[in-house]
Amino acid sequence: MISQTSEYALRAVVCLALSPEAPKTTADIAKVTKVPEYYLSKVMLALAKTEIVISQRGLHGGYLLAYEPENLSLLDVVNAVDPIKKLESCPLKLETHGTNLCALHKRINESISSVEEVFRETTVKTILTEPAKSKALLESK
Amino acid sequence: MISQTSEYALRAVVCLALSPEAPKTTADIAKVTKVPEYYLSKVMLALAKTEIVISQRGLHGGYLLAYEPENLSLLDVVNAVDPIKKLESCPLKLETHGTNLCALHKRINESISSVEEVFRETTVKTILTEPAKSKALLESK
DNA sequence: TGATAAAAAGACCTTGACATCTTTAATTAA
DNA sequence: TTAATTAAAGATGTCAAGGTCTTTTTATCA
Repeated sequence: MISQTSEYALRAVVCLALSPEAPKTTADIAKVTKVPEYYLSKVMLALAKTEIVISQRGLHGGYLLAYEPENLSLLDVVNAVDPIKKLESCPLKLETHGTNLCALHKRINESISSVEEVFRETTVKTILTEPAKSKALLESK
Repeated sequence: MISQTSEYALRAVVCLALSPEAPKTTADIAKVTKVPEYYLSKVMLALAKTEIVISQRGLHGGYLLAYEPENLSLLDVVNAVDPIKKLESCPLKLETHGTNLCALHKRINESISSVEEVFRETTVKTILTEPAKSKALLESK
């Protein structure tokens, strides 16, 4: 439904939000999030390019979150690495449909919108503070 | 979001529902739905195995819908070819999470549920009868 | 019963997502 | 100013989804 890459990006962002004091390296993040380290570096690159995170090379470098957790939605993160896009026109390219979607494609769009909505409504802060039986990324509740 | 294969299956089922009198061949369906014919045969096989459609070999054979359109939801179709599955346990395999999902994975599950919901609520009949600016699979509204 | 038509089965091929590794550029600090 | 550390860049590998084609089996009908 949501791509593996998006899930990885969400984990990484939550990881950065957990300890905002100092930059975290790819290796640090990979360890906490259990994302394959080399692949994570690609994901972090995408997050840096879209300015969700700030990157710093060299000794004591790493990544910092570019936003306060309450100002960053999960949708922002997902869209940075794997944009959610709705159907804009008939996938069958039917002449008379064009931008007027039929009932089937409207429903498909609705399903996409509903996903978008869940992620739009949720901020990174929510993930950190929402009471739950377990804490995001952390062992031992 | 939803797989290409699922979309193809939905188109095929709608196509069958449009003219329920006689069986339709893969070639017939492919023409109307604009799904690659050879690939469609795989999709139809899955729909036949899950008894969404009834297949008939030989001359004048083809596929028939096994349900009345009002008794078949889009979710039934999607689940037949590419089942929607929620997270059952922590993808990070954190010991203390187990089946108690954290806020992040709960949200991801919510998004999956919301997609499920849209497809569960919609029947094939709805697609056929819902007023819209264009008719599913048909040129000329 | 032979010819034809159709799905089923299964052998490939292609492409993109995911993943790994190496090399280069930037930064820091001794 | 050199060594160490880190992200960026980019080359390469793997695998599953999507796609194509051929052969086999089942059914119909003349």
